[in-house]
Amino acid sequence: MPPDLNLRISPRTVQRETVDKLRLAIFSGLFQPGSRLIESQLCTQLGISRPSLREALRSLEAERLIEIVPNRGPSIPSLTWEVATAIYEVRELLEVEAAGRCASRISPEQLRELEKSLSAFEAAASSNDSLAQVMTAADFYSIILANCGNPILEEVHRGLVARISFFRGRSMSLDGRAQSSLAEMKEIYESIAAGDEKAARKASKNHLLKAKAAAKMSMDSAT
Amino acid sequence: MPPDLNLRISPRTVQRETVDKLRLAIFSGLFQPGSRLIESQLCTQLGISRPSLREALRSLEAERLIEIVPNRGPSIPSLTWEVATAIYEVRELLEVEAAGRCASRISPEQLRELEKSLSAFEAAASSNDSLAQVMTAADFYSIILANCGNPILEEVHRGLVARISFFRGRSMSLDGRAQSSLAEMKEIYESIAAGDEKAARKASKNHLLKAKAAAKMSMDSAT
DNA sequence: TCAAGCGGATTGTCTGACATTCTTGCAATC
DNA sequence: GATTGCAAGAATGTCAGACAATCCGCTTGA
Repeated sequence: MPPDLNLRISPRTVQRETVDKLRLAIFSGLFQPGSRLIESQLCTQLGISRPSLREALRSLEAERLIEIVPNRGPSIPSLTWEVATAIYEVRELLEVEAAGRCASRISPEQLRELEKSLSAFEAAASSNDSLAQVMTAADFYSIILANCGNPILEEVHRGLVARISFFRGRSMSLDGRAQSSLAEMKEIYESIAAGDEKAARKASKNHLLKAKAAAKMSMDSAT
Repeated sequence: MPPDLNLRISPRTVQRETVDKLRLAIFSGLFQPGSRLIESQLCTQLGISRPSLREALRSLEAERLIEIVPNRGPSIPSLTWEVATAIYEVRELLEVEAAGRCASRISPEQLRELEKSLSAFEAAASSNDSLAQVMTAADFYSIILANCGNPILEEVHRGLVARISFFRGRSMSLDGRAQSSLAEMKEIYESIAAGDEKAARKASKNHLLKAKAAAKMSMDSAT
């Protein structure tokens, strides 16, 4: 038996369930940035007790998905463009590296998975479902990150993407953004499929820069 | 008045105090890797209630400083060399970038601070106090990260360094490691002082590779 | 020797409580 | 009219205690 095959199943505790639910709620923009979360309200809405909720909130705080100010309670942080830029810059570092590594080490099966997710995004891009677009695009990148050979890279990246997920939907719904995004992603896929590390890095960088520009446009138009 | 000057003072709550105390305890190696933490014991030791402790534990779990398996409770994760390698690789990405940016944008006052921290490390390197060595070296790098112009880079880096702080002390106490580390750090400082971005990146990369090799040696000799 | 079963220990979760702090609206003052 | 001060209500920080579910180690029996 492989020594490190972790067969332990994780029972779903109330705490974890709550974290997942709240995280999803934040992703989907259910809470407005800057708005405060009232513990008692969340408790009744989620049907859990206050200690369980507070544990979940501490987890989300550490993920930087919410802020907790002593004696004021939890709230959704409002993302400034300054912070968003910083996140995009670090994402660039990580994604470019991941795409490069992925190109030289992805397995054939995983490559097929990558192609599938690209097709899924293509389908979503033709529709007007911006949530589906964001989800499938996230799938595409998570496959790349999962095959870069560095779990930490993947983990850190996931944490960063989570924090800007809120307005990825916004930028994706810009006119034509989904289509150009598709073209960029296709280029990334082709490079990886060809095993061309350098091209993969370049394509990945290009994609991120465009995404960042689109995000800036959508943010400017929002204010 | 500057719009984003955050004047709000943060009262020290039991939760935060507990997180800090436990984090420090983990850094200093008070808990053995793999050992389990018993809630009731910690409560009496820290003089706090179980809900407060559990909130603190959730924070530390999200920082990956502890693991919490349902129905088994919290424990100190044992760092495999595989994970450590992955962390070093991502650290390299971040630190090299930070050093490069820092070289072209650090202010004169901060440069003096950097020099001071280098002197502090020099003093520590001559002693045999490996804890002081680790602390002063961490100061040196935190100044660089704080002046790279990207707060996210700094934040992510801090999270990663925290996870390997445990055996940075080990590798620093290797014969001659502190002295060669000093030489490498001096080179980084010189490059930054000269505003030479390229040299700063190179020196930073070199330092990290050496540190990684030293860490591997200490880890191999430990097992 | 090995398997089954039992009991103590530990965690997951809830209820309820209370002091402290914040917010908000209103009254009083300049 | 604007600002200050205050008081009531709401929300949070923290604790104590309780109980079921689960895990771990040990004994017992085959």
